Amino acid sequence: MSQFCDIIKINYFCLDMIIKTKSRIIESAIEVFNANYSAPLQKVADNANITRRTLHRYFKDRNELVAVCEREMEISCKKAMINAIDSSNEPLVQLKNMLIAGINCGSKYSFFYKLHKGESHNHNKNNKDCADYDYIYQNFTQIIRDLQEQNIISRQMTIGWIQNLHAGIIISSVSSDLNNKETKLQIKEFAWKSFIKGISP
Amino acid sequence: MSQFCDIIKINYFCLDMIIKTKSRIIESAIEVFNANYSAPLQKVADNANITRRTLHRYFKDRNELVAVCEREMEISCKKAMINAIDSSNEPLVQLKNMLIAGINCGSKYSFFYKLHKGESHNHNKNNKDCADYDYIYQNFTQIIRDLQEQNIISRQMTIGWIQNLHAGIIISSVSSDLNNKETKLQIKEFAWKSFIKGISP
DNA sequence: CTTGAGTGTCTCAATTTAGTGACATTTAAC
DNA sequence: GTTAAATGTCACTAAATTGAGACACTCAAG
Repeated sequence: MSQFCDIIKINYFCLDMIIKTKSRIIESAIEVFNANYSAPLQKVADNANITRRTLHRYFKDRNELVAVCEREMEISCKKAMINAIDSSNEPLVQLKNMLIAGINCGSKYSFFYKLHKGESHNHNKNNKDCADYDYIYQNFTQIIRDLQEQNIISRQMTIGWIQNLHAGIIISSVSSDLNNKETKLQIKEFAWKSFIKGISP
Repeated sequence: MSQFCDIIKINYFCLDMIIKTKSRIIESAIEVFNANYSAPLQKVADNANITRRTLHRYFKDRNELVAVCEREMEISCKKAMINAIDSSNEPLVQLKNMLIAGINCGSKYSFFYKLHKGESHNHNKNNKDCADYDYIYQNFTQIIRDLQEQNIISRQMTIGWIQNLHAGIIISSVSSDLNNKETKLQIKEFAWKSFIKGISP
């Protein structure tokens, strides 16, 4: 039995290491590919502080890495957005939390949004990812409509523009994190203020 | 003499063709590289509706193409921004025109901004491009300060954030052009409204 | 201090991308 | 329809990137 436990322990240890390195590679890859989709894998490896050889031990090839990154982005962005939606019944609170959630997701959200909005992406309702994206978007739309009826948001602005602004402010907040003096908390406050005032009547 | 005129004519014709194709390649490259900095030249060629062979007739190698793209961006973005600044003495008008100018520059401005703000870019005052960028930024800063004193813009927000928002709204307006129903004119109106309200006190 | 999983180093073959030469095709001007 | 410049097609080499094998090194657990 003790031997069995050892195996378990070792396996847990190994699993832990694997997940640790593997997820570091994924996070790194999302960052790098978000900034430069065709960046060489060496850059991903450098960014993750491992060698390219190690990267190839975890991922069969570039396609697999990209696919796993997309999965990771889909899962964590959706989760964050759905949490934000579920966080309240108040549309204004929901909207704010969706913005904050996007900023917290960082380059994951930037990449996620680009993927679903990009020219090369052909949207397909039968694709689960697209369906989930639509679900979030429908919620977003409903929140905006509610707030427009309450006269908290301008009725002149289209949903398309508001969504565009929402994502645009998230993306620029994320990239600003790197080179500005403002704290992350300050950025989030500014982002929310600018967004909600920007679409007010 | 008639022969001489012929040569002139032919040369003008050739020059015209060369500029036409060359500038089409440059515009195409700016678009493609803005979306994906390491994209293969085949994509640039496809986007410009020429073959890769023709592209290589105009540009010695990738580095030269990239350098020319940067030159083009520097020149036309600066020109557009300086025109906007010179367009009026009213800070509010100047600010609006800078936003519109950015949107009109399209992916040129997106790329231009990324270049000067990117992590890899080490800013150097002795570099003319950086100096020119600083000049525009100083003007922008002065305009914001003026409007803050007039209480038209929130004094709580930092210049850094306001600049970030300005560029962010331009960039998302540019990328939204492609897949939304709104007309370009509408987008510009929305962009300006969202921006100025977003930074109001 | 041995063991083994994870990682690094060095190496090499396969694939993709970059760049060029030779020649055919298009195009507008004459 | 001839001409000359611009572009396209095809073929090729060079360079960069990718992916994997073989073996050494590290480091924590026993």
